[in-house]
Parts: sequence; C-alpha cells; structure tokens
Amino acid sequence: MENKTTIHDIAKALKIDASTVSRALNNSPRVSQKTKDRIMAKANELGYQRNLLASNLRKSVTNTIGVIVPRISRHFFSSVISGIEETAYDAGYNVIICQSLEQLDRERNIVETLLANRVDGVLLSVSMETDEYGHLLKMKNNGTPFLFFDRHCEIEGVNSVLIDDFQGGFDATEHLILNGCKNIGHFSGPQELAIYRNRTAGYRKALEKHKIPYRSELVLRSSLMENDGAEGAKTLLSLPYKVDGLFSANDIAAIGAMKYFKNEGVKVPENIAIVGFSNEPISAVIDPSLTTIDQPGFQIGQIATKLLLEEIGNPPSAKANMAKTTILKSSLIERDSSKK
Amino acid sequence: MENKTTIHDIAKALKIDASTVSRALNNSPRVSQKTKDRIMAKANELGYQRNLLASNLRKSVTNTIGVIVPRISRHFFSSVISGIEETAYDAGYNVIICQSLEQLDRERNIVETLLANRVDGVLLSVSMETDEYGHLLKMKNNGTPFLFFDRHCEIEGVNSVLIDDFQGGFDATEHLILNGCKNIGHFSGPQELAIYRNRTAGYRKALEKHKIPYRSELVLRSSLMENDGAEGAKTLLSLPYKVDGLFSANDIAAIGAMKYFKNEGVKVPENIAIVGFSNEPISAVIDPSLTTIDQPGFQIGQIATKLLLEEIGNPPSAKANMAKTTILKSSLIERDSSKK
DNA sequence: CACCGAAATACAATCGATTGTATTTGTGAA
DNA sequence: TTCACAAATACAATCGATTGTATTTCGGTG
Repeated sequence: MENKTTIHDIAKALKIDASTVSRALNNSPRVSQKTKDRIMAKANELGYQRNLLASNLRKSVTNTIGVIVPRISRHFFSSVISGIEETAYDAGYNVIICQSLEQLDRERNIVETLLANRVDGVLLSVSMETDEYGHLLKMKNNGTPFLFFDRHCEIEGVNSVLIDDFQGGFDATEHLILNGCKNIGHFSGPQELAIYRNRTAGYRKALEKHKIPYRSELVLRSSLMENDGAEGAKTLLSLPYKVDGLFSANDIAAIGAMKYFKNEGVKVPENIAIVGFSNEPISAVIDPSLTTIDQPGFQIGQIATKLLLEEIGNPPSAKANMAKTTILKSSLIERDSSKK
Repeated sequence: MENKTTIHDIAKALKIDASTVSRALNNSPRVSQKTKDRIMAKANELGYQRNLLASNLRKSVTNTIGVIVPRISRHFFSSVISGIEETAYDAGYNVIICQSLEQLDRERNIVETLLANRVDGVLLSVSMETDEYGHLLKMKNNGTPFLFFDRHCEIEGVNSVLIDDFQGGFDATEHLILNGCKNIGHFSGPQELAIYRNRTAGYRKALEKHKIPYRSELVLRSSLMENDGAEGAKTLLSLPYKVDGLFSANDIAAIGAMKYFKNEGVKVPENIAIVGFSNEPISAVIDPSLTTIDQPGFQIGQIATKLLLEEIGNPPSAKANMAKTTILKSSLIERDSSKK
C-alpha cells in the first residue's frame, strides 16, 4: 500500500528477470505472449505503475512539452492552450502549462524548472516584462527546441508563430477612420514586445494612408490592465481637443476605458468609437459590445505545436539556422462600440 | 552545446569525485568553501543544470503537486490556481496544471500521468462526467496524498475544501423570492456532483421556508454550457404558467438564458429575474448585470494547498482516517438581473 | 616526530527502468 | 540422436544524482 511496486517486484514474484518484465510491459516482440500475459496479470495484481522518472532518465526523452503563457485566464491564451493540447496529445506528448503572470522573474524560474525536468521542447509567449533574454539564450544553447507564439523576441534561429499584428492594428484604425473618427487615441503596451510595436505601426500606417497627422500625445503606453484603460481614458479626455476614436491594443484596457467613459457620461460610440484587440468573450457581451480584432488562438496552438514537434523530431543542425516565422491573419469583428 | 553536462563532467574537469560535486551543489557542509567555489565556477562555465529526473528518482520526492481542474478558462478555477501557485511556490513546490475539459477519460489519463510522474500530491476538482472513482481509488491506494476542492466525491478518508453550496443555493433562491418571484426555475448540473445536489437542496429549502410549492418541471438538468442555458430558457418559456425567476447553478448557463430571453423579447429582470453562480467577470459586464454567488477562489486554492502540503509532510497513517471537510462561505452579489 | 581527531574527500551502492549482448531453450531438419 | 538456428530469456551496464561509509588529509598536541 505504501511503497510503489517496481518491475523488480514483478520479476521476483514470477522468478524471471526484470529486463523481461520491462520488455513485456513495452510489448516487445522479444517476449513470448504467454510470459507477457503472466506479467500483465501480476502487474495489475500488484498495482504496478511505471515510474516515468526512471524511464525518462534512461531514455533521456520525456514526451513532454512545456508551455509558458502570461496568464491562463486570458481567453486568447486558453484557446491557444487547447490547440496545443489537442495536437500534442494526438502525438503522444504531455503538456505542462505554466503562467508567468507577466513577470520576468517568474518566466525565468519556469524556464529553469522546465529545463531541469528535461521537457523535450517549449512553447513560449513572453511576459510584458521580458526585456532581457538570458534565460532564453540558455535554453537555446542547451539545445532544447523552443518556439515563440504570439509574443516573440528577436533571437536568432528561433521560430515563431504570430498573427499579423501590423495588419490588425491597421484594420482596427482604418475601421475607425472610415467611421468618421479624426482624432484617434491608441493604447499600446510595452515597446519591448514586437506585437505592440507592430500594432502601433499599423495604427500609424492607417493614419498616414488617410492623411491624418500622427500625434504622439494620443499614444499611451501601459500594461494594458483594466485600470490602465481607465487611466488612459482620463488622459484622453484631458486633451485640449476632442478625441473621437480609440484603438486599444487589447480588450481589457478598452473595457477599462469604456467603463470610465460611461461613468463620465461620455457616450460610446457616439462621442468616442472604440476598437479593442483579442476578442475576449466579455467583449461580445459588454454594452455596447466591443468591436475587436479576433485572433485564431486554437489554430496558433495547433501550428506552433506541429512545428515544435517537427523540430523535436529532426536534427536542428541539419537544417539551416534560419528562423521561420509563420504569420496568421486576424480579423476585424464589427460590433456596436464603433458604429457612429 | 548538445549533450547536457552532468556532475561527472564537472568532477572529471576538476579531478574530484562526483559525490563531492553533488554535495557542493547542494551546499552541504561536508565540502570546503574553496572546493565549492571551484565547483560552482566550473558548473557555470559548463552550463550545468541539475537533472531533476535523476535527482527526484534518487530522492523519490519531486516537490511537485498536480492540479486538475475542469477548465482553466473559468474564472473561478483560474483564481483557485493562483491561490494554489502562490502557496505552493512559497513552500518550494512546483505546480502542474491540467484540465479535464469535463471529460472522465481525460481525467483518468491525467491522474495516470501525474502518478507516473510521481507528483507528491494532487489537488482535484472532478469533471462533470465523473461518476466512477476507480482512478481516484487507485491514487488513494497507491498512497498519493490528494484532496478535493469545490467539486468532490464521496471517497472515504479524502479531505476536501468546499464552499457552502447549500447556503449559496438558498441565498440565491431566497433573494429571488424576496424580490417577489413566485415561480422560480432552476438550472442544475449533473447530479453525480455534490455541488449541484447541494445548490438544488438550497433552492428547495428556500422555497420550503417561504411556503412555495416545489415543482419538478422547473428544475432542469444539463451540463450548464451556454447553449444549455438557452435550451433551458426555451423550456421554461414553454411552461403553461409564467416563470418569473431563475436560479442557475452557474453563470454561463444563466447568460445563455439571458441572451435567449433578450432575443425572445422577454425582459430581464422585469419579466424574469435571474441569479447565477460563480461570479464570472463577464457577469459584471453583461447587460443587465448578473446577480450571482461569489466564491472565494483564491482562498480555496490557498487553503487546499496548505492542507495538501501538510498531508504530504505528515504520515497519513498516524492520523485518524477521518476525512476533514473545510467549508467556506460564499456571498451573494446583487446586481441588476434580479432587481424587480 | 608520532599520533589523534576532525575536516575533507573518495568509494560504492542505490533509485527504477531500458537496452545491447550473452546465454539458454526449443524446434525442425539431416 | 545431433546440429543449426531462431526464439526466449538472463546478464549487466547505463541514465544522473544522492548518500552512507570508508579513506585520506591536515592541523594541533604531547
């Protein structure tokens, strides 16, 4: 009841060798069916359960991949995780889910733990604080295959699966312009992250295309939490001219702003039209419903996992050291918050 | 660059024994400071990283606990996970998060994998499909400490940390009654789960207290997904008398019903008042905002983890085999969906 | 200078499973 | 009956770290 039974216990009980037991449990053709049956029966009788620590140590393969996301509670990330799990399980891999909570030191710890546990590969969407890549370079040098999804860093030879943030930012902004907005605010995130730089670049490009001058005071950077959105809304209202549009680089901050505007009696979309990013479920339900950019999370998870598993299966030295970047399209979901 | 360095590599490089390297890396007093320094330096130089598979195998302790939840995307569960992680990390434990997606076979697989990986303990909130406890009994017999939170099963000698679902159901229902509802519908979940039985029992108790007859056709059982809520709403509308209140055993189904009602032109709360359960973030934001029962998820996670770690630390045979059940209070959050 | 005891280090077994190699068993053909 | 050969099983090393025990080193004392 206490001490787990091992293949040696089974071997002893049947007066055979442990190697035969091991082979039988792995259904090797080198063991006769008769012996296999006896071993299986005894294994069940004793409640045997393979010790993966020992097995993996010996085989130096764990059939496990680690996944690091900023927060599991974000809808986008949990759908990516669903895609990852589906693909990984089908391929016989287990998945360890970890959340950095947007903190660099936690991200470092997680990487450390995953490497120490010898996961076969890692899928990673970096935290907002990640402006230093030591832990990632260590992982790379150490030979552990890994791959960025959504939020990536510029590290040579590391693949990534991204969405087209530039296009998303462009679409969101142009949509506001086409709805008649002239002074469009923009909430952006930490500039260390390419996704935010790209969304902002898309924003600027749309302004440019429509000959609207770019004003830096309209672009506010924060961590894009709900209260950052409220703060940002306040700042926009304090400007000496009227802001009539807002593109927020995520939904959460957009919602923070919407709530603030509601409190202040500023009408959405009449006074200010808003577009978010990520398509959180909450955005479909808030009043007015939030126009946003939808990202194919599940698909990102599937593709990222497929690529990672390929990399795990293949000698990384064989192929060129070029990083491959897969870019998926996002799509604008028009709802009420932007209808003028 | 390819093959990971081991303590033997360090030992060889310094012409000392591997055991000394091991002790140095664990900061044992049996190694002189001078040698420790040399070893540390060499370890860094070679990019050494402890192999936890080997270490844990030898120590037969992993300092890891497994957590199984139905879905990580549910706000309640992700706050429980936050509480678990905080407490576990403080105690030097790692956490493996797994989701059963409400499927029994996935739950079985996860338990199997966690046991095979020799986690030191497991925190578990069972799936809606779990009506058979073989995998849990196996875990118990195998001697792995585990503990239920929120959704539990009747297994002898297994502790649980729950919220007072009976009281929650009672409060929700009485709230509707006090707001003038006479015919109160109720969405419940699988009756294998005590939480749903208890919420329903609270519902009945409140009716009884206020001398409202119980009608079985008002109680609808489902998996409480969004479309189950819509289905349920349809059923309630088809009854030959007017249903003026609804207590749903979760927010998601309540929201499904709200959307259906909105489509059908049934006004909430004027025509039908609604109370949900769980306090999903979306419930605060939907229009009308959803009255609901808030559960202290973070705290549940903290307490459950503390209890589990105690059990891991102590000989389970030493203490009586009595299951301890910790019950936390929930609280009614009044919002617009129930204001008549 | 020899010797004692503590400090530092080395030796060797072990955790549980896997796997290459060697040995035994068994079957059919000569 | 004997031999060849394949099938089945046993032997033994190994994965990387830990840990109890044994040995060496060294400073200090008489």
